[in-house]
Amino acid sequence: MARTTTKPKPTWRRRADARPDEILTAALDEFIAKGFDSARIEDIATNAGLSKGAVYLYFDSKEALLRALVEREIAPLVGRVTAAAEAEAQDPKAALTLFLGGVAALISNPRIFAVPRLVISIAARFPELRDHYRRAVAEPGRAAIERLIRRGIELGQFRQVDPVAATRAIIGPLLFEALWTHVLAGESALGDPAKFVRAQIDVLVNGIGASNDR
Amino acid sequence: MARTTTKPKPTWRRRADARPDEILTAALDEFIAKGFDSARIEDIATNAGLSKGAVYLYFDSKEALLRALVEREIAPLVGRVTAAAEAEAQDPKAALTLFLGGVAALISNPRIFAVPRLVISIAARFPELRDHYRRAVAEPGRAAIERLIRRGIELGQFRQVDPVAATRAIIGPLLFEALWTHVLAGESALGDPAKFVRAQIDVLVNGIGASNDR
Amino acid sequence: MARTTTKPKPTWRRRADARPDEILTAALDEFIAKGFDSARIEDIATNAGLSKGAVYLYFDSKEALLRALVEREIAPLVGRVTAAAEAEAQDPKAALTLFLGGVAALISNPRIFAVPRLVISIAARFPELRDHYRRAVAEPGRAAIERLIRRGIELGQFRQVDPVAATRAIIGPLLFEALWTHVLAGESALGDPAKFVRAQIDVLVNGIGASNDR
Amino acid sequence: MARTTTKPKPTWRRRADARPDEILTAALDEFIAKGFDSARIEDIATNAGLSKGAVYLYFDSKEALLRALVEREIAPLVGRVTAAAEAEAQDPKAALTLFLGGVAALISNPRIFAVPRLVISIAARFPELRDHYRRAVAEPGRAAIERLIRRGIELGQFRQVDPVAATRAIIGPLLFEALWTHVLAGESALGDPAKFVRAQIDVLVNGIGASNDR
DNA sequence: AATGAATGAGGCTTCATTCAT
DNA sequence: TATGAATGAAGCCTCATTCAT
Repeated sequence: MARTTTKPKPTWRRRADARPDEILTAALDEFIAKGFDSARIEDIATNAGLSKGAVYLYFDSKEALLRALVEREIAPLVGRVTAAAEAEAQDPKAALTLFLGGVAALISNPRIFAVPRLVISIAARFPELRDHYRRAVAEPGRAAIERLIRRGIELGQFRQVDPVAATRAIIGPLLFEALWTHVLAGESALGDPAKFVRAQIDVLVNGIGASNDR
Repeated sequence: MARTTTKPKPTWRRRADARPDEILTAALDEFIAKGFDSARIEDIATNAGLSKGAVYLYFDSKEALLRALVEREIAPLVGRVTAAAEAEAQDPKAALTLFLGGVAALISNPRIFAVPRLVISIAARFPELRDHYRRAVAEPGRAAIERLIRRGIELGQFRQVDPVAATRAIIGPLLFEALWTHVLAGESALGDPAKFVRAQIDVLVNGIGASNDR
Repeated sequence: MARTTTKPKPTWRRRADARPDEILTAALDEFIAKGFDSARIEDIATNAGLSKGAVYLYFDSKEALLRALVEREIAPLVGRVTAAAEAEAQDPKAALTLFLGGVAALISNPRIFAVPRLVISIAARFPELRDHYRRAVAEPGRAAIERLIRRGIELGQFRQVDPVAATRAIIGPLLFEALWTHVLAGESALGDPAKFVRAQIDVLVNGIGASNDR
Repeated sequence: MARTTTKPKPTWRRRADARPDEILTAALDEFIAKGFDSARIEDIATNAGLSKGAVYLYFDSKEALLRALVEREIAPLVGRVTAAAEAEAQDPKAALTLFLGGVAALISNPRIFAVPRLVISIAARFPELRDHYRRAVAEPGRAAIERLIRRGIELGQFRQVDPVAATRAIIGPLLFEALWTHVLAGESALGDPAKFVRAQIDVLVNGIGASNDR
């Protein structure tokens, strides 16, 4: 894909290699504003500064635009965030904080959460895209957290909890927050991400039960 | 669910009052199978046993069908589940178990989770419907849980946690499970709902931290 | 054209059953005027007195229109003409005259020859349609002539000629005339069909060789 | 066919003058494979070894390509074949055999018959091209045959037949054979051209009638 | 209460052609 | 001479919605 063939000359060439990204940016804008179905290729093209037909020089179809969006906008993030969490291998609790903070930051960005949101919207109609998203984004993310939990248990930082349930308890609240804010247009609690992370970590690590309940 | 089919009465009656429910059932089927946009009114009508035009005798538009679906299929559930949880007012922990179990049961039913899923899909395009869903379903549900948490704190069953974070910690995992299963077509962990609830409650109440971390 | 299926009531019903034929007529008009590719569904619809979309209530696609045209306009003619020729079973020479006259009459009608012409035009792109035409129209026609020749030989009316070559000698001139006139817009020799048939039969039956050549 | 590729000269030459022929060859290939409308200029260019835009350095439009094809591929053949027939001026019957054989050979070549076939396909849309073909190819060919017939009559080799009908009787079978084979994808009788010519000449010269019918 | 024929806006996609480099 | 990015007209087809019967 990386059309960085700008070996020849600086700006001489009709900056064709910048096009795909410009189009994707415009596509994301439209998808966010209108949803996948109501977004019009022509509007995307106009916002990207070209004509309808030009979009098809870079992407085969509307669906291909969405696929590319997943590929180039989200997939890289998975690696970045899980790598960060994994780096703190000897201190799972710290890694957890790192992870929650990282994802919270991403999720609070409407342009980023928009892609998962789109995937949810069209999952039924584009099973292939849905499966790709699950394999390339969701499953690796989930697995990274689960590993983190298991390591924490081994190291004695965490109790002998069910790793699957614990993983859900970590990711779920982030999902809830994102859907509440970006989908339902509800008031976000993410105004102060640091506070969000602290409060969620407290609940997560210490539980909500009164101490004598233990 | 509650199909008020007028079976009791003789067959000569036109069962006119059963029509709307039959149409909604058919609509939900189509929406589940194809998504809101790809579902065709004509198919819905056929599956409901009437003609395209007749649908418009009962519902003003495609959007109205979805609105009615929220209204008649989901909204009642909110009351039912929160009421159940509220009944156990003196034992918030038990209420929590009740709530999680109830919602887990609902959510494992694809026909029921389909509606929230649809709302997610079209939220951007139908802000009014989205707002209605938030006000009639999401917000009441969330508020009920938050109340439950606050009461638990007052009663000394729960720690002095952030009620908002705790609420997210309760609902989030359910959301995660539902999306994972019904949207991403991933493997569900809900095979045994009782086990799911137990594990999740354990994590939630006791936290994942090792006891000496407290 | 005149679908007289008006059994139910006079003009009461939105004459839906007359539609297909009206559309086909309009389609043929457009196809003749513009060719298959340049003909626009919308123009066909307008000429048939309905809207673009209505055409699709009766025909699945543009190709389907052409298919139906072959089916309803041409296929029946094959039977009619070959049957006429076959009726004169005891006098192959008379049958030949009958056949040539019948086909000459059909071919001189631009609306009728238009369909074979269309088939020629799109044969490469719609092999299925082409094959259907060959099997349903061309081959039966050719076979009928060949039978006629063989019978003539048996009856002693015709020489021991190659039936295949003779068949080509009968159909070829008709084809030539039709293409010349309707495709190349050349001057027709068909001004007087009777004369055309007489002259062609003379050449065909007696050959062009001087008698002493025999 | 006759690709005048400038192989002899060193490779450093741009062989600019060979380009048009290369393009036409590629164009014919595509036209044969896809038909005029479905053939894409870009594919033609690629097959000719240059870029889309370069085609327009040599030809003004897609239609011009077809025009040039008629001009350079077919028109010359007319002269060649009719000249051959004319050379045998003193023996019209021999000339006829020569002509039929020559045309049969040409026609059995799909790359050659493809052009008339294309003309048939687009005649309605490009009247100018159609007229040019008629004047430059069809009419001269037809006239040559008619002259041949008249001369044969004068020389006493042929009967006093209608020259127009006789001409149709000569060309028609060739047309039939070509259409049957190349357009309808039917089984060809041209496996053995010599036999084809012989049989057709027999029918043509001697007629199909039994001798006592004369 | 019901039908289903009809409408017509709307969108995706294709591709001949142009033109800056 | 040559490129290939870009244009934009054009057409097929879908489908929610209407309405005469």
